[in-house]
Amino acid sequence: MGENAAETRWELQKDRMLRAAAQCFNQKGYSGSSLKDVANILGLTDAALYYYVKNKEELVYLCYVRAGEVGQESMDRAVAEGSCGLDTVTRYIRYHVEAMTGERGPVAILSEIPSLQPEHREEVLQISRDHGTRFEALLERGIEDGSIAPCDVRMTGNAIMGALNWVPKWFHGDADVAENVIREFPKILGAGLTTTDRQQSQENL
Amino acid sequence: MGENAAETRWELQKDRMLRAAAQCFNQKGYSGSSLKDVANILGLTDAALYYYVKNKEELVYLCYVRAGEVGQESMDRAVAEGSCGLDTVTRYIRYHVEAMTGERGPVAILSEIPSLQPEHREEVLQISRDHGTRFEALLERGIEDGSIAPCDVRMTGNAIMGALNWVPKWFHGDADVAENVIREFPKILGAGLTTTDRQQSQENL
Amino acid sequence: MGENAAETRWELQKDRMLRAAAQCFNQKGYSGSSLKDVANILGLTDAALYYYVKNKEELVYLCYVRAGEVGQESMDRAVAEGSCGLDTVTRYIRYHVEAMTGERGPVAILSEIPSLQPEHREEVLQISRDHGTRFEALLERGIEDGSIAPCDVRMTGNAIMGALNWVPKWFHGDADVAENVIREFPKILGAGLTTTDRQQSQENL
Amino acid sequence: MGENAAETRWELQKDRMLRAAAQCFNQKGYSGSSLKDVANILGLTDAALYYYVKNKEELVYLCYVRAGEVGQESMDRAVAEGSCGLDTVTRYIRYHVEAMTGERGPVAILSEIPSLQPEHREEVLQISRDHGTRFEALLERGIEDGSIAPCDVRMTGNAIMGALNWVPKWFHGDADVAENVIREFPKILGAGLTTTDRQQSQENL
DNA sequence: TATGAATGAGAATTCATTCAT
DNA sequence: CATGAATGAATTCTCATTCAT
Repeated sequence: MGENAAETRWELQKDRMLRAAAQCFNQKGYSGSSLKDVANILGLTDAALYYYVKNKEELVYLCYVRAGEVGQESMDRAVAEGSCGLDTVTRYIRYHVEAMTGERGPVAILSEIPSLQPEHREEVLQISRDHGTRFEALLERGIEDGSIAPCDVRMTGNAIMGALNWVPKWFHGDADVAENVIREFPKILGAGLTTTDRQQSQENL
Repeated sequence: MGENAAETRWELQKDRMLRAAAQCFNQKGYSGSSLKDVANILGLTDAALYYYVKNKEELVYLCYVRAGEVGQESMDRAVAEGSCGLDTVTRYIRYHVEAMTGERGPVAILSEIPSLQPEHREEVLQISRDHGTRFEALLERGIEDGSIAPCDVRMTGNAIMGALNWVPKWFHGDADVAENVIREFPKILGAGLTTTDRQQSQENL
Repeated sequence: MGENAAETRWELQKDRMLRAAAQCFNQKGYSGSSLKDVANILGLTDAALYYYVKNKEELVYLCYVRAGEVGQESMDRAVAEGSCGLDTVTRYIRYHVEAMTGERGPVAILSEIPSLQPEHREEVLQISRDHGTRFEALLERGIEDGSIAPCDVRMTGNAIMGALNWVPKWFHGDADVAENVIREFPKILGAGLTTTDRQQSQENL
Repeated sequence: MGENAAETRWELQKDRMLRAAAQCFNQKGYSGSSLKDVANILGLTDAALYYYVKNKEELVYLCYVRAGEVGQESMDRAVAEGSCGLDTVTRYIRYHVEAMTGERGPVAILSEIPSLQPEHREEVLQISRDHGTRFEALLERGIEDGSIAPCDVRMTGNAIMGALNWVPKWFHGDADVAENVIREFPKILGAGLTTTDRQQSQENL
């Protein structure tokens, strides 16, 4: 204890590093970002990064783990505070967007998974799958309690997660825009879940 | 019936190449994919690709242009066949998903834009912006004709385009899954647009 | 006989090719010139050159052999027509410059010898050495017959041959310039050979 | 006494590199020399060269700039120490040959200029042209002060510069040979300038 | 004869990584 | 802690060369 209670300088620096890395990776991809790119943001040389991390692969891995944590936190908080299924889903969307566009961001988009080492890849995929499963469970709960209209939960999950995952692609830190996303995304994405008149759109086929 | 009457062998090969490249790029990113990866899919050596393309950058560029064309085609067809604004949006979603998961696919996800040459980057960004603008115009038309509930068109556009852009990340060619996406995505994403009870989700804040 | 008496089309084309090659090689060096460069001048594709030559190395080799022939011809003619040693040297310079800047040109500068195959390299070096030796013999003859002042023939040869070899570096086909070189070079280079007051320049040391 | 007071290790290494490169380029040409060739001389890997230079083109460019500096230094010293025009020219020849065959050598021959980047090419050509112009001015001064016989300065310059430029082609570091060139070249090349009996060689036409 | 299409070898270049300082 | 200097592996790209047509 002790060195863990108070965040050591090392841990603070490492967290700064993960954020810088996430920023690079989101913009130019994992392979497209050099360690020098990441180091430049921090005002260091690339060699210095090895003090915090074993290699580049570990850097992405940690970014992805961190992204998973952020997602879980949003989910946990939504589950803890949400009333019905729909409310929980909507809260999750809000909390997650808040986290991504706020001080916890930038958060790495799960991409270029094949570049990870087998063990890391498996772990990250598991986290991702679990997250998806938990989200689908939320949807099912909503369908059961009647707050969400019956639907293909797998596809609905894919659609909502896609919209969320895409946020870091176009959000670049503007505070006004952040406010908009936080306000609108839960509305927009939540709206589609209650509707019972879905058959209408079907008729257009 | 083919979109090009005089398809030379060269053009056919080049198109095969663009598809193979899109597949690689979607999975491992631009920088993460080597020309050898792309060539292997085609049963060629990497050097052979230079017979069709000046360099790797031109390869992504053409993938992105092609992606833009596919998007425009979906949009054009939707506009031509759609009745009200909502119907047009829904059709666009369906046609676009159909194209991406069907024989025109795989379609490259717009990613790692910074890797493009300045001129190509500008052109691709313009195409992308135009596409977004056109989509938002569709939403506005729907709001005017009453088929779509008033909303923040910018954010709604971002949400829907994000969900669509994310499809190639998890869709890997399974025909059954393709059927599901084509059926469900227009429903799910279209549903949220009609709802007038959006204020409900607002109350949860 | 027959096919040899009258220049066949093949031989004419081959000669055009050697000229085109010499032009490229003089400008961009052997390794710096691609077969495509040479072929472009002739309005052919690179593959077509293999009809006339076994490979690129043979192409330079033949250029060098041709350069040797042109040099020998100038030398032969000078020896045949020259009176004293000085006159022969001066004539050699004139005839050689005439050939290089005239219809026999461009003539390849002997350069990048290490790139030749061992046998070819040896042969070309031999031709070159023989040429140098013959030139030095000319100088010695001039010293003997009194038309040339005693001097270090090796170094004098190096100086004159250097001046001549450098011509293709700055001569690019302008007829007026050609006239000038042909008129001036024999004068300038020949002048230094007669002078008996060389000790003067020595005094400046 | 070194021309640079604060020679860092980096600068020393870079200078060694330029010398090694000049040696390679003179022997096998720019395109004919691989970075590995240059690196081998230094006992390094090719990748290490990129620590000192952005790319291969910059390497030649710097070699050429260095060659220009060496030429200028010889010229400056000759102008500073020379008496009449002829004496200055003769000194220039001596000093330049001394530099090329001495510790400042090897000096890169200006060759394969087309391989340079446009801006570098222009700069190098300018340096080269300026050098030529300065040399011709020297000749004119000599004609004016009567130490040099009237002549076509352009062609005379071409002849002398050609003889000098060719030196690195056949000089490979032998000290005895160096002594000879330094002693003979100023004599041989200077001798032709004083002669007034040039019309004699004219008669041979 | 000449071209289209492809290959394989080599070259330049980048980059993660190491290690002495 | 961090950097300077270097390496080795991988990648892009060029080019001589081949061969069927």
